[in-house]
Amino acid sequence: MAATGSGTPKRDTYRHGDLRNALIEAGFELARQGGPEAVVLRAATRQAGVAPNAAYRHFADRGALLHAVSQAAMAEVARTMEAEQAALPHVPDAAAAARGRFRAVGTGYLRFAQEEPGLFRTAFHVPGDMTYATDDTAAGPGGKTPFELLGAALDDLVEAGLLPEDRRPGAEFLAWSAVHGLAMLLIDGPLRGLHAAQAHDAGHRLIDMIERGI
Amino acid sequence: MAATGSGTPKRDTYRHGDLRNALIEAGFELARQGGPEAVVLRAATRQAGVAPNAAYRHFADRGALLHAVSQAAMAEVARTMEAEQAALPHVPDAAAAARGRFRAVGTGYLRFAQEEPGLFRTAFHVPGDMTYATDDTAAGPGGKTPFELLGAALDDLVEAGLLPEDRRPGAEFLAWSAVHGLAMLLIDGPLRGLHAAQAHDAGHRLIDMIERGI
DNA sequence: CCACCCTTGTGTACGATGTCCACATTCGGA
DNA sequence: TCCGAATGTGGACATCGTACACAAGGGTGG
Repeated sequence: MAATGSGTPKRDTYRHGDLRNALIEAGFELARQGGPEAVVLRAATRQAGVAPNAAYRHFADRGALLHAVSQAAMAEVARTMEAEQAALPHVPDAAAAARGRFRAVGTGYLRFAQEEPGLFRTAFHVPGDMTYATDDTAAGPGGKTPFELLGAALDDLVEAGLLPEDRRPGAEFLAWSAVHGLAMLLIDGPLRGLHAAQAHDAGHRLIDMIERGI
Repeated sequence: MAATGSGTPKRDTYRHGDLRNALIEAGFELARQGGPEAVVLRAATRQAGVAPNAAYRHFADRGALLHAVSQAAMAEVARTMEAEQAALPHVPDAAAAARGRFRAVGTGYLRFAQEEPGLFRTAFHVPGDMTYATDDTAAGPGGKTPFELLGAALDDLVEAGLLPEDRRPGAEFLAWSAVHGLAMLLIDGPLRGLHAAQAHDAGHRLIDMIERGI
């Protein structure tokens, strides 16, 4: 008999070799199209060509697997933010540069939400999982998590004199709140179905609000 | 044999009489402690003292029941907002009054999120359900949904001269984004566990940002 | 007043999921 | 080489959503 229908055909060795990561990867793909609810333990093991229970050798339960996938998704968000910052045109003015990096954090976040709603929801919709927003496992290539990227951008803003120092403490919560809320509106809410350009405009306007009000 | 353990004892009539509403109410309680995932069809029918399949005479599927519960939860949010506005001390200045009503929309929303996280998440976490944010079924005693309450408050702000007219269109999305985002932080995120007073402060600061930036 | 029929609730059943337990296989070190 | 700790397997169970066939009962036309 050949392969067992879906997914990767059965491996030849009894041991898998890297099951933990294989499960996370499989869960990641499930999350991409379907969000957190779609991260089904049995489906992931199926994809890895392994019995359902094998997962319990690497994760305490479904929640633990979902958590790992969530962290991977957050890392992907960080990657997108960094890319957005890296794509910024070089400007000589330090203040303008700091401002650009700050805005890029927001636009990267929003772009990811619209391009990968499933992963986005997995990264941030999981109840209680945002507590781990500073875990290394959620960091991007630069070693920073989305939250830390935002914090760094705000620090730059202060250093550039664009944000009064006494307004800095807790500012990440204000900024994050606004951007995250808009992301939800774009994914599940009344703003769903906006074209990329329109969404970009909405993001622009929202970040304007933040800059003015923070 | 006596009652069947959990929930309301068996009814005496074959017909239930008002099963639809009984199911919504049962689902509402499930949602209160456990959020949307806790709205389990079989649990609701159990509570109503009815066979699982009876639910299908009133709802197409679990999703339809959840939707109804979600709308009920939104109505509860509207009720809280209205109460917050009603509790406002009377001020003679029309502009100050408009400003107070606007802020009350936000604080009511945030208070509800913290006091009833399960219902809050049910009202707004359900993917795609926020499209129905203007359905009558989600309205409070005053006949307005949370979204509509926000819109009215913004209109008042314009009328009072506190918000430039050209900034009005789409402003509800900006304001809602910020407040909703903070609510998520308070429920599931790093700000979870804040005391009511601290949360109130955070809300105060966030609404300041909105007022300045909108 | 009564027989019929449409609505509402029941019973049984199926596939899927998360998870528990006992057992099998394999790898790495003593 | 042998043995124990890791790692996978198999089978079982409770729970869930839901489909299908049937039963009960209330409203309505005759």
